[in-house]
Amino acid sequence: MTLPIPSGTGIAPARFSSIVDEYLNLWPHLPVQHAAKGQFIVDEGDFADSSILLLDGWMALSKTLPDGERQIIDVLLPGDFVLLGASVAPVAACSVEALSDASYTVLTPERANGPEPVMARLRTLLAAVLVTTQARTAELLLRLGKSSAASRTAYALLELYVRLEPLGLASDGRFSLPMTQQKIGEFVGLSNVHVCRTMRRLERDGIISHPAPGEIRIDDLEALSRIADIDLALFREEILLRRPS
Amino acid sequence: MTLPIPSGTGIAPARFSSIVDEYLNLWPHLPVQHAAKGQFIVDEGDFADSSILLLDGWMALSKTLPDGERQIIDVLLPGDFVLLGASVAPVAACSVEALSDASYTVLTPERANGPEPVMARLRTLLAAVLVTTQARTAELLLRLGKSSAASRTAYALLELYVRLEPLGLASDGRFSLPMTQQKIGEFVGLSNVHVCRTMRRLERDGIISHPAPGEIRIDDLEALSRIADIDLALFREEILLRRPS
DNA sequence: CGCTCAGTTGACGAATTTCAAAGATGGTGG
DNA sequence: CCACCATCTTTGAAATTCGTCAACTGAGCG
Repeated sequence: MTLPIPSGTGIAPARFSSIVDEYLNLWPHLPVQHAAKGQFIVDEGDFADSSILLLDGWMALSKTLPDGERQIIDVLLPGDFVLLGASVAPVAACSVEALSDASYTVLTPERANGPEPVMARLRTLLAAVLVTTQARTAELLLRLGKSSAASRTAYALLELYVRLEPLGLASDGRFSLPMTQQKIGEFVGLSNVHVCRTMRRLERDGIISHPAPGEIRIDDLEALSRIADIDLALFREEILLRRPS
Repeated sequence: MTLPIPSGTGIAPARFSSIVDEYLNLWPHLPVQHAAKGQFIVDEGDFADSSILLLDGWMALSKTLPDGERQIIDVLLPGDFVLLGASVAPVAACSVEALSDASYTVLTPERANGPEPVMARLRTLLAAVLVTTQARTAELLLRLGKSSAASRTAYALLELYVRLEPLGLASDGRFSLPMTQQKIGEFVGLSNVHVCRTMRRLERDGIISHPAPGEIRIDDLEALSRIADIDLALFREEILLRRPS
C-alpha cells in the first residue's frame, strides 16, 4: 500500500504502524491534512468530538497557564492518535501544535464505533495506542513530580529514542529532534536555561552528543537509562505496541 | 435500580454515574469486587488486558521510582474507570491502590467491544470518561511542570471538589478526603512537609478549613480557583461529563 | 553586513526539600 | 477507663535545586 504522504523530518522514512495501516485500509479515501511547523491544529477549549491520527511528522499536546507558561503534555509521533473529545465531553483539554511539518487525518466516532468486525479490530488497536499514551504520560508525570532535572531530561531523550526506533526514525542511538531547548523545557518542566545546563553536562560526561543541529545521539544508553531511572526492557513493554509477528 | 454496594467514605450516598448504570444494566450479574483501604489491586508491570470500573470508594493510580518515591497519577472516584492494558499492550503501567475501602468490577474487552448497539453506546460513554481522565491528568501535569506549591495544592483540592459535587459526595464546599498529607504530596509532587505548610497557609488565609479530621471545607472557592489558576466553568466542561438531560 | 533567534554561561535569589523534634490523634490492650 | 503506641500533623533551621536576570556567542538569513 502506497500513500501520498510527504516525508517528515525523519532521517529515514517511517514504517507505518499497524494502526495507521488498519485505519487507512478501512477508509482509503479520507483526506490527508497537512500542518506547517508551528501551526496550531486545535486550541484548548475548542469544541472537539473527534480524534486526530498523526500520519507523519511531530506534534505536541500542550496546555497553557494564564501567565503564558506552557506545558507539553505529550509528544506525538507517526501512528499516535489523540482522543480530543467525545460526544458527552466535547471540549478539548489540550492544544495540538505541529512541531514539524506534519500530516494527519481526522478520526470520528462514526468511523470507529460501528458494529463491523473490522472496526472492532480497529478499536482494539486504538485502545492499545491509548494505553501506551497513558503509560508515557504517567512516566512523565512521575518524573515531573519526583525527579531531578537530570532525570527528567534523560527521560525525555530516552522516551523519544525508544519510540522513534521501531518507526525507523532512529538508528544507532541517533535521531533528529525538532524541538528547541525551550520546548524541551516545556516538556519536562524546566526552564530553557536549565535544560541547556543539564544537556551540556550529559554531553560533557560523554552520555549524549550533538552530531548536527537538531540532532541528538545517545552514546551511552546504559548510563542515560540509569539517570532517567528507567528499566529499558520494562519501559519498552509499557510504551510500545507488541509487534504483530 | 438497586445495587448491593456498601457505602463508602462519602458523607452522602453516591448517585451512580451514567457509565456505571449503563455497564451494570448490560451485565447485571457481574461480580462486584471489594478492596480494603491500602490494598493494591494491580502492581506496575503486572499483566493486564482489562479495565477496572470503580463503583464505590476512592482509588489511586500510582507509579514508584527505584528509590521508593511515589507519584499518584490519578485519583479515581466512583464511576471512573482505568484502561489498564490492552491485548497488544498488556502490561500495566501503574499500580492501583484503594485509598479507602472500595468496590469495583472488571471490564473486559469482550464485555465492551461487541457489535450490539448497547455496547456501542457503552463505548461512547467509555470514550467520554477516558477524555475526562486525560483532561485531568493534563491539568495535573501542567501544574507539576509549571506551578508553585500553592497552586498545585489548591488545584488538587479543587479537582476533587469539582468531581465529588456531581456525585453527591460534596456539598457546601465540604467533602471528606481520605488521603494523608503524605499522599496529597504524592499526588501534587511535593514533600509532605511542604503540603502541610501550604495547606496551613490556605487555612490561615481563610480559604479552606478543616471541620473534622479527614474532611475539608472550601470557604472561598473564588480565591482557591485564582490560586490554582483555574477557570472553574471551563474546568468543569473539561473534566465532567455532560449530564444527560 | 547586520539582524534575529537559539544556545551557552555566570551570579544571584527564591522556592522547596531535608532533617529534626515537638504536638495531636486514634486505636488497642490491659 | 486509662496508658501506650503508631501514625499523622505541625513547626523551625539548614541545605539544595532550580529559576531569573543578564551578557555573550554562534549560526542562519535577508
